[in-house]
Amino acid sequence: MEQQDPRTRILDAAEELFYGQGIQAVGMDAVRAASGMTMRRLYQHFPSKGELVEAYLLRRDGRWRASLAVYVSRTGGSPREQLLAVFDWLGRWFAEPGFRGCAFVNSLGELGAVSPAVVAAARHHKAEFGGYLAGLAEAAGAPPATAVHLTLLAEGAITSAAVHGDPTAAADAREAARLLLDATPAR
Amino acid sequence: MEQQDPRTRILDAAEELFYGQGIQAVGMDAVRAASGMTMRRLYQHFPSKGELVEAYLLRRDGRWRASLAVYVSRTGGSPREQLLAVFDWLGRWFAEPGFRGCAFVNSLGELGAVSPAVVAAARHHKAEFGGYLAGLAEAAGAPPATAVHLTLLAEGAITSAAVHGDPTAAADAREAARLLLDATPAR
DNA sequence: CGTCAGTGAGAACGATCGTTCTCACCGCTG
DNA sequence: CAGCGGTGAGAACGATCGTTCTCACTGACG
Repeated sequence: MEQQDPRTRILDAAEELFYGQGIQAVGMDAVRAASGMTMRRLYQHFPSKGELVEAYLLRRDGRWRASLAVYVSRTGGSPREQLLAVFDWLGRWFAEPGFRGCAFVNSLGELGAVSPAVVAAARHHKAEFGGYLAGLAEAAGAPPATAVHLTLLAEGAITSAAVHGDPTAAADAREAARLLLDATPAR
Repeated sequence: MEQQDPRTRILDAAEELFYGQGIQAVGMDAVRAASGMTMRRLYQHFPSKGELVEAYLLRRDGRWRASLAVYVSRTGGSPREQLLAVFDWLGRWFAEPGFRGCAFVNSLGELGAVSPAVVAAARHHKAEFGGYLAGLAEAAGAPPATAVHLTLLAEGAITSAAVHGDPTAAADAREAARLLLDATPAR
Protein backbone atom coordinates (compact mmCIF):
# COMPACT_ATOMS: atom_id res chain seq x y z
CA MET A 1 0.00 0.00 0.00
CA GLU A 2 2.86 2.35 0.69
CA GLN A 3 3.92 4.73 -2.02
CA GLN A 4 6.73 3.41 -4.15
CA ASP A 5 8.97 4.94 -6.72
CA PRO A 6 6.59 6.11 -9.49
CA ARG A 7 8.58 4.32 -12.16
CA THR A 8 8.30 1.07 -10.25
CA ARG A 9 4.59 1.51 -9.72
CA ILE A 10 4.05 2.15 -13.41
CA LEU A 11 6.18 -0.82 -14.44
CA ASP A 12 4.42 -3.08 -11.94
CA ALA A 13 1.04 -2.13 -13.34
CA ALA A 14 2.23 -2.36 -16.92
CA GLU A 15 3.78 -5.78 -16.40
CA GLU A 16 0.67 -7.25 -14.84
CA LEU A 17 -1.56 -5.85 -17.57
CA PHE A 18 0.71 -6.43 -20.57
CA TYR A 19 1.59 -9.96 -19.58
CA GLY A 20 -1.91 -10.91 -18.49
CA GLN A 21 -3.89 -9.47 -21.36
CA GLY A 22 -1.47 -8.79 -24.16
CA ILE A 23 0.17 -5.51 -25.03
CA GLN A 24 -2.19 -4.30 -27.71
CA ALA A 25 -5.21 -5.18 -25.60
CA VAL A 26 -4.12 -2.81 -22.84
CA GLY A 27 -4.55 0.91 -23.30
CA MET A 28 -2.41 3.55 -21.70
CA ASP A 29 -5.40 4.63 -19.67
CA ALA A 30 -5.59 1.19 -18.08
CA VAL A 31 -1.93 1.44 -17.10
CA ARG A 32 -2.56 4.88 -15.69
CA ALA A 33 -5.51 3.69 -13.62
CA ALA A 34 -3.74 0.56 -12.34
CA SER A 35 -0.69 2.54 -11.30
CA GLY A 36 -2.69 5.28 -9.64
CA MET A 37 -1.08 7.91 -11.79
CA THR A 38 -2.27 10.84 -13.74
CA MET A 39 -1.82 10.88 -17.47
CA ARG A 40 0.70 13.66 -17.23
CA ARG A 41 2.92 11.82 -14.78
CA LEU A 42 2.69 8.60 -16.75
CA TYR A 43 3.94 10.26 -19.93
CA GLN A 44 6.50 12.14 -17.91
CA HIS A 45 8.19 8.84 -17.03
CA PHE A 46 7.57 7.01 -20.30
CA PRO A 47 7.10 9.38 -23.22
CA SER A 48 5.38 6.74 -25.36
CA LYS A 49 3.78 3.35 -25.07
CA GLY A 50 6.61 1.85 -27.07
CA GLU A 51 9.14 2.95 -24.50
CA LEU A 52 6.99 1.61 -21.70
CA VAL A 53 6.79 -1.74 -23.47
CA GLU A 54 10.53 -1.78 -23.91
CA ALA A 55 11.12 -1.00 -20.24
CA TYR A 56 8.62 -3.67 -19.27
CA LEU A 57 10.42 -6.31 -21.29
CA LEU A 58 13.83 -5.22 -20.12
CA ARG A 59 12.91 -5.35 -16.45
CA ARG A 60 11.10 -8.64 -16.82
CA ASP A 61 14.11 -10.21 -18.51
CA GLY A 62 16.35 -9.25 -15.63
CA ARG A 63 13.94 -10.41 -12.96
CA TRP A 64 13.16 -13.67 -14.70
CA ARG A 65 16.75 -14.69 -15.19
CA ALA A 66 17.78 -13.55 -11.72
CA SER A 67 14.98 -15.57 -10.15
CA LEU A 68 16.04 -18.63 -12.11
CA ALA A 69 19.71 -18.20 -11.22
CA VAL A 70 18.94 -17.74 -7.54
CA TYR A 71 16.78 -20.84 -7.42
CA VAL A 72 19.31 -22.97 -9.26
CA SER A 73 22.30 -21.81 -7.26
CA ARG A 74 20.45 -22.40 -3.99
CA THR A 75 19.95 -26.06 -4.84
CA GLY A 76 23.62 -26.41 -4.09
CA GLY A 77 23.80 -29.64 -6.01
CA SER A 78 26.27 -30.76 -8.59
CA PRO A 79 26.34 -28.93 -11.94
CA ARG A 80 24.31 -31.74 -13.37
CA GLU A 81 21.71 -31.36 -10.63
CA GLN A 82 21.67 -27.64 -11.24
CA LEU A 83 20.91 -28.22 -14.89
CA LEU A 84 17.93 -30.34 -13.92
CA ALA A 85 16.89 -27.80 -11.29
CA VAL A 86 16.23 -25.39 -14.15
CA PHE A 87 13.28 -27.55 -15.11
CA ASP A 88 12.07 -27.64 -11.52
CA TRP A 89 12.07 -23.88 -11.51
CA LEU A 90 10.14 -23.91 -14.78
CA GLY A 91 7.56 -26.19 -13.20
CA ARG A 92 7.04 -23.78 -10.32
CA TRP A 93 6.70 -20.91 -12.75
CA PHE A 94 4.15 -22.80 -14.86
CA ALA A 95 2.05 -23.45 -11.77
CA GLU A 96 1.91 -19.81 -10.75
CA PRO A 97 -1.54 -18.30 -11.10
CA GLY A 98 -1.80 -16.17 -14.19
CA PHE A 99 0.98 -17.99 -16.04
CA ARG A 100 0.51 -17.26 -19.69
CA GLY A 101 3.69 -18.46 -21.35
CA CYS A 102 6.83 -16.54 -22.18
CA ALA A 103 6.28 -12.79 -22.19
CA PHE A 104 8.89 -12.39 -24.91
CA VAL A 105 7.43 -14.99 -27.22
CA ASN A 106 4.00 -13.49 -26.70
CA SER A 107 5.14 -9.96 -27.40
CA LEU A 108 7.10 -11.19 -30.39
CA GLY A 109 4.02 -12.78 -31.91
CA GLU A 110 2.08 -9.62 -31.28
CA LEU A 111 4.57 -6.93 -32.24
CA GLY A 112 7.53 -8.73 -33.80
CA ALA A 113 6.53 -7.79 -37.31
CA VAL A 114 6.24 -4.14 -36.42
CA SER A 115 8.67 -3.35 -33.60
CA PRO A 116 12.39 -4.04 -33.93
CA ALA A 117 12.83 -3.23 -30.24
CA VAL A 118 10.56 -6.10 -29.27
CA VAL A 119 12.43 -8.45 -31.56
CA ALA A 120 15.72 -7.38 -30.04
CA ALA A 121 14.41 -7.82 -26.50
CA ALA A 122 13.14 -11.32 -27.25
CA ARG A 123 16.38 -12.37 -28.92
CA HIS A 124 18.42 -10.99 -26.09
CA HIS A 125 16.32 -12.76 -23.50
CA LYS A 126 16.52 -16.11 -25.25
CA ALA A 127 20.20 -15.72 -26.01
CA GLU A 128 20.95 -14.99 -22.37
CA PHE A 129 18.92 -17.98 -21.26
CA GLY A 130 20.71 -20.20 -23.75
CA GLY A 131 24.02 -18.84 -22.59
CA TYR A 132 23.15 -19.54 -18.99
CA LEU A 133 22.30 -23.14 -19.81
CA ALA A 134 25.50 -23.44 -21.81
CA GLY A 135 27.47 -22.32 -18.76
CA LEU A 136 25.80 -24.88 -16.53
CA ALA A 137 26.33 -27.58 -19.14
CA GLU A 138 30.00 -26.77 -19.44
CA ALA A 139 30.37 -26.96 -15.67
CA ALA A 140 28.65 -30.34 -15.80
CA GLY A 141 31.09 -31.50 -18.43
CA ALA A 142 28.37 -31.88 -21.04
CA PRO A 143 29.12 -31.00 -24.65
CA PRO A 144 27.81 -27.68 -26.01
CA ALA A 145 25.33 -29.49 -28.23
CA THR A 146 23.66 -30.88 -25.13
CA ALA A 147 23.13 -27.36 -23.82
CA VAL A 148 21.35 -26.50 -27.07
CA HIS A 149 19.18 -29.60 -26.73
CA LEU A 150 18.22 -28.70 -23.19
CA THR A 151 17.41 -25.18 -24.30
CA LEU A 152 15.03 -26.54 -26.89
CA LEU A 153 13.39 -28.75 -24.27
CA ALA A 154 12.93 -25.80 -21.93
CA GLU A 155 11.51 -23.67 -24.73
CA GLY A 156 9.14 -26.42 -25.71
CA ALA A 157 8.03 -26.91 -22.15
CA ILE A 158 7.19 -23.21 -21.80
CA THR A 159 5.13 -23.23 -24.97
CA SER A 160 3.43 -26.49 -24.15
CA ALA A 161 2.55 -25.41 -20.62
CA ALA A 162 1.14 -22.17 -21.94
CA VAL A 163 -0.96 -23.74 -24.65
CA HIS A 164 -2.38 -26.60 -22.62
CA GLY A 165 -2.35 -24.82 -19.29
CA ASP A 166 -0.59 -27.83 -17.88
CA PRO A 167 2.55 -27.49 -15.72
CA THR A 168 3.54 -31.14 -16.12
CA ALA A 169 5.42 -30.18 -19.27
CA ALA A 170 8.26 -29.18 -16.97
CA ALA A 171 8.56 -32.66 -15.49
CA ASP A 172 8.43 -34.19 -18.96
CA ALA A 173 11.17 -31.89 -20.17
CA ARG A 174 13.21 -32.64 -17.06
CA GLU A 175 13.00 -36.34 -17.74
CA ALA A 176 14.06 -35.85 -21.35
CA ALA A 177 16.93 -33.67 -20.18
CA ARG A 178 18.06 -36.36 -17.79
CA LEU A 179 18.06 -38.91 -20.59
CA LEU A 180 20.08 -36.59 -22.81
CA LEU A 181 22.59 -35.94 -20.07
CA ASP A 182 22.94 -39.68 -19.54
CA ALA A 183 23.29 -40.30 -23.25
CA THR A 184 26.32 -38.04 -23.59
CA PRO A 185 29.64 -38.59 -21.86
CA ALA A 186 30.24 -36.48 -18.75
CA ARG A 187 33.47 -35.26 -20.36
CA MET B 1 -4.63 -14.49 -61.43
CA GLU B 2 -7.79 -16.42 -62.23
CA GLN B 3 -10.83 -15.85 -60.08
CA GLN B 4 -11.11 -18.30 -57.22
CA ASP B 5 -13.85 -19.12 -54.81
CA PRO B 6 -14.41 -15.88 -52.85
CA ARG B 7 -14.05 -17.62 -49.51
CA THR B 8 -10.69 -19.01 -50.56
CA ARG B 9 -9.49 -15.64 -51.79
CA ILE B 10 -10.49 -14.01 -48.53
CA LEU B 11 -8.85 -16.72 -46.45
CA ASP B 12 -5.68 -16.57 -48.55
CA ALA B 13 -5.41 -12.84 -48.01
CA ALA B 14 -6.28 -13.10 -44.33
CA GLU B 15 -3.73 -15.84 -43.72
CA GLU B 16 -0.90 -13.95 -45.35
CA LEU B 17 -1.73 -10.77 -43.46
CA PHE B 18 -2.63 -12.26 -40.09
CA TYR B 19 0.36 -14.57 -40.00
CA GLY B 20 2.79 -12.03 -41.38
CA GLN B 21 1.82 -9.01 -39.33
CA GLY B 22 -0.24 -10.26 -36.41
CA ILE B 23 -3.99 -10.34 -36.16
CA GLN B 24 -4.59 -7.12 -34.29
CA ALA B 25 -2.23 -5.24 -36.58
CA VAL B 26 -4.33 -6.07 -39.64
CA GLY B 27 -7.57 -4.25 -40.22
CA MET B 28 -10.53 -5.63 -42.05
CA ASP B 29 -9.97 -3.06 -44.76
CA ALA B 30 -6.53 -4.51 -45.43
CA VAL B 31 -8.06 -7.96 -45.83
CA ARG B 32 -10.67 -6.51 -48.14
CA ALA B 33 -8.06 -4.80 -50.29
CA ALA B 34 -5.74 -7.81 -50.43
CA SER B 35 -8.55 -10.12 -51.41
CA GLY B 36 -9.93 -7.75 -54.04
CA MET B 37 -13.32 -7.76 -52.39
CA THR B 38 -15.81 -5.15 -51.47
CA MET B 39 -16.66 -4.62 -47.82
CA ARG B 40 -20.13 -5.97 -48.34
CA ARG B 41 -18.97 -9.24 -49.84
CA LEU B 42 -16.31 -9.68 -47.19
CA TYR B 43 -18.84 -9.40 -44.38
CA GLN B 44 -21.22 -11.55 -46.36
CA HIS B 45 -18.79 -14.46 -46.08
CA PHE B 46 -17.43 -13.72 -42.60
CA PRO B 47 -19.86 -11.72 -40.51
CA SER B 48 -17.17 -10.58 -38.09
CA LYS B 49 -13.42 -10.42 -37.77
CA GLY B 50 -13.56 -13.01 -35.01
CA GLU B 51 -15.14 -15.55 -37.33
CA LEU B 52 -12.57 -14.79 -40.00
CA VAL B 53 -9.78 -15.35 -37.50
CA GLU B 54 -11.34 -18.63 -36.44
CA ALA B 55 -11.65 -19.79 -40.04
CA TYR B 56 -8.07 -18.74 -40.72
CA LEU B 57 -6.75 -20.80 -37.81
CA LEU B 58 -8.92 -23.77 -38.64
CA ARG B 59 -7.81 -23.91 -42.26
CA ARG B 60 -4.17 -23.35 -41.39
CA ASP B 61 -4.27 -26.20 -38.89
CA GLY B 62 -5.57 -28.59 -41.49
CA ARG B 63 -3.09 -27.52 -44.14
CA TRP B 64 -0.13 -27.53 -41.80
CA ARG B 65 -0.72 -31.01 -40.48
CA ALA B 66 -1.59 -32.38 -43.89
CA SER B 67 1.62 -30.98 -45.35
CA LEU B 68 3.62 -32.54 -42.54
CA ALA B 69 1.90 -35.91 -42.87
CA VAL B 70 2.42 -35.98 -46.64
CA TYR B 71 6.09 -35.16 -46.31
CA VAL B 72 6.68 -37.74 -43.60
CA SER B 73 4.77 -40.52 -45.29
CA ARG B 74 6.59 -39.88 -48.58
CA THR B 75 9.95 -40.54 -46.96
CA GLY B 76 8.90 -44.15 -46.97
CA GLY B 77 11.41 -44.97 -44.28
CA SER B 78 11.00 -46.93 -41.10
CA PRO B 79 8.77 -45.53 -38.37
CA ARG B 80 11.89 -44.32 -36.63
CA GLU B 81 13.04 -42.54 -39.78
CA GLN B 82 9.61 -41.03 -40.15
CA LEU B 83 9.83 -39.62 -36.65
CA LEU B 84 13.09 -37.95 -37.54
CA ALA B 85 11.66 -36.76 -40.84
CA VAL B 86 9.27 -34.60 -38.83
CA PHE B 87 12.25 -32.46 -37.88
CA ASP B 88 13.42 -32.31 -41.48
CA TRP B 89 10.04 -30.97 -42.43
CA LEU B 90 10.29 -28.41 -39.63
CA GLY B 91 13.63 -27.31 -41.00
CA ARG B 92 12.15 -26.72 -44.42
CA TRP B 93 9.31 -24.78 -42.89
CA PHE B 94 11.68 -22.62 -40.84
CA ALA B 95 13.62 -21.74 -43.96
CA GLU B 96 10.58 -20.58 -45.88
CA PRO B 97 10.53 -16.84 -46.51
CA GLY B 98 8.21 -15.09 -44.13
CA PHE B 99 8.42 -17.78 -41.46
CA ARG B 100 7.32 -16.17 -38.22
CA GLY B 101 6.84 -19.03 -35.81
CA CYS B 102 3.73 -20.98 -34.98
CA ALA B 103 0.59 -19.14 -36.00
CA PHE B 104 -1.27 -20.67 -33.09
CA VAL B 105 1.25 -19.70 -30.47
CA ASN B 106 1.37 -16.21 -31.92
CA SER B 107 -2.38 -15.80 -31.95
CA LEU B 108 -2.57 -17.26 -28.46
CA GLY B 109 -0.16 -14.66 -27.12
CA GLU B 110 -2.11 -11.96 -28.85
CA LEU B 111 -5.70 -13.02 -28.18
CA GLY B 112 -5.54 -15.92 -25.76
CA ALA B 113 -6.55 -13.79 -22.81
CA VAL B 114 -9.59 -12.49 -24.63
CA SER B 115 -10.79 -15.08 -27.12
CA PRO B 116 -11.73 -18.60 -26.01
CA ALA B 117 -12.02 -19.62 -29.66
CA VAL B 118 -8.35 -18.85 -30.24
CA VAL B 119 -7.37 -20.79 -27.14
CA ALA B 120 -9.40 -23.76 -28.33
CA ALA B 121 -7.88 -23.61 -31.80
CA ALA B 122 -4.34 -23.54 -30.41
CA ARG B 123 -4.98 -26.41 -28.02
CA HIS B 124 -6.56 -28.45 -30.74
CA HIS B 125 -3.68 -27.83 -33.11
CA LYS B 126 -1.05 -28.77 -30.55
CA ALA B 127 -3.01 -31.76 -29.32
CA GLU B 128 -3.35 -33.08 -32.86
CA PHE B 129 0.34 -32.59 -33.50
CA GLY B 130 1.20 -34.39 -30.28
CA GLY B 131 -1.17 -37.19 -31.16
CA TYR B 132 0.44 -37.52 -34.57
CA LEU B 133 3.88 -37.85 -33.02
CA ALA B 134 2.52 -40.34 -30.50
CA GLY B 135 1.24 -42.47 -33.35
CA LEU B 136 4.59 -42.44 -35.11
CA ALA B 137 6.36 -43.24 -31.86
CA GLU B 138 4.11 -46.17 -31.18
CA ALA B 139 4.77 -47.52 -34.65
CA ALA B 140 8.47 -47.13 -33.96
CA GLY B 141 8.11 -49.07 -30.74
CA ALA B 142 9.09 -46.11 -28.61
CA PRO B 143 7.40 -45.58 -25.26
CA PRO B 144 4.71 -42.87 -25.03
CA ALA B 145 6.96 -40.72 -22.87
CA THR B 146 9.40 -40.48 -25.75
CA ALA B 147 6.67 -39.09 -27.97
CA VAL B 148 6.07 -36.37 -25.39
CA HIS B 149 9.77 -35.59 -25.30
CA LEU B 150 9.95 -35.29 -29.06
CA THR B 151 6.90 -33.04 -29.03
CA LEU B 152 8.66 -30.73 -26.60
CA LEU B 153 11.74 -30.68 -28.83
CA ALA B 154 9.67 -29.81 -31.88
CA GLU B 155 7.84 -27.08 -29.97
CA GLY B 156 11.10 -25.67 -28.74
CA ALA B 157 12.60 -25.75 -32.20
CA ILE B 158 9.67 -23.77 -33.60
CA THR B 159 9.97 -21.12 -30.92
CA SER B 160 13.73 -20.96 -31.17
CA ALA B 161 13.71 -20.66 -34.94
CA ALA B 162 11.13 -17.90 -34.74
CA VAL B 163 12.95 -15.89 -32.12
CA HIS B 164 16.42 -16.13 -33.59
CA GLY B 165 15.35 -16.37 -37.19
CA ASP B 166 17.61 -19.37 -37.49
CA PRO B 167 16.40 -22.62 -39.12
CA THR B 168 19.21 -24.70 -37.64
CA ALA B 169 17.07 -25.27 -34.56
CA ALA B 170 15.41 -28.05 -36.53
CA ALA B 171 18.66 -29.92 -37.02
CA ASP B 172 19.52 -29.49 -33.34
CA ALA B 173 16.15 -30.83 -32.32
CA ARG B 174 16.52 -33.71 -34.73
CA GLU B 175 19.83 -34.67 -33.20
CA ALA B 176 18.36 -34.54 -29.70
CA ALA B 177 15.44 -36.64 -30.88
CA ARG B 178 17.81 -39.21 -32.30
CA LEU B 179 19.64 -39.42 -28.99
CA LEU B 180 16.37 -39.85 -27.13
CA LEU B 181 15.24 -42.58 -29.49
CA ASP B 182 18.55 -44.36 -28.99
CA ALA B 183 18.33 -43.96 -25.23
CA THR B 184 15.03 -45.80 -24.98
CA PRO B 185 14.50 -49.43 -25.94
CA ALA B 186 12.88 -50.00 -29.33
CA ARG B 187 10.33 -52.20 -27.57
C1' DC C 1 -40.43 0.09 -70.98
C1' DG C 2 -40.96 -0.14 -65.74
C1' DT C 3 -39.82 -2.33 -61.54
C1' DC C 4 -37.09 -4.15 -58.26
C1' DA C 5 -33.60 -7.22 -55.91
C1' DG C 6 -28.94 -7.19 -55.55
C1' DT C 7 -24.18 -5.21 -56.19
C1' DG C 8 -19.86 -2.15 -56.13
C1' DA C 9 -17.65 1.52 -54.14
C1' DG C 10 -16.87 3.87 -50.49
C1' DA C 11 -18.65 7.18 -47.00
C1' DA C 12 -20.42 7.20 -42.42
C1' DC C 13 -20.79 5.84 -37.63
C1' DG C 14 -19.55 4.90 -33.06
C1' DA C 15 -15.98 3.20 -30.26
C1' DT C 16 -11.31 3.15 -28.76
C1' DC C 17 -6.60 4.36 -28.70
C1' DG C 18 -2.22 7.12 -28.03
C1' DT C 19 -1.12 11.55 -27.02
C1' DT C 20 -1.66 16.43 -25.84
C1' DC C 21 -4.06 20.37 -24.01
C1' DT C 22 -6.95 23.07 -20.79
C1' DC C 23 -7.66 24.99 -16.55
C1' DA C 24 -8.33 25.49 -11.87
C1' DC C 25 -5.38 25.05 -8.00
C1' DC C 26 -1.19 24.74 -4.92
C1' DG C 27 3.00 26.29 -2.78
C1' DC C 28 6.82 29.06 -3.23
C1' DT C 29 9.52 33.59 -4.00
C1' DG C 30 9.77 38.77 -4.08
C1' DC D 1 -0.23 40.35 -1.30
C1' DA D 2 1.14 39.59 -6.36
C1' DG D 3 3.04 36.59 -9.54
C1' DC D 4 4.35 32.16 -11.30
C1' DG D 5 6.10 27.44 -12.22
C1' DG D 6 4.32 23.06 -11.69
C1' DT D 7 0.51 19.56 -10.66
C1' DG D 8 -4.05 16.80 -10.78
C1' DA D 9 -7.89 15.60 -13.16
C1' DG D 10 -9.75 14.77 -17.07
C1' DA D 11 -11.47 16.66 -21.52
C1' DA D 12 -10.05 17.10 -26.21
C1' DC D 13 -7.86 15.74 -30.50
C1' DG D 14 -6.78 13.13 -34.40
C1' DA D 15 -6.22 8.66 -36.06
C1' DT D 16 -7.77 4.02 -36.70
C1' DC D 17 -10.77 0.18 -36.29
C1' DG D 18 -14.90 -2.93 -36.89
C1' DT D 19 -19.15 -2.60 -38.79
C1' DT D 20 -23.10 -0.64 -41.24
C1' DC D 21 -25.36 2.43 -44.39
C1' DT D 22 -26.05 5.18 -48.66
C1' DC D 23 -26.74 5.45 -53.32
C1' DA D 24 -26.18 5.10 -58.02
C1' DC D 25 -26.25 1.34 -61.08
C1' DT D 26 -27.18 -3.20 -63.34
C1' DG D 27 -29.61 -6.90 -65.20
C1' DA D 28 -33.54 -10.03 -65.01
C1' DC D 29 -38.40 -10.28 -65.41
C1' DG D 30 -43.34 -8.61 -66.02
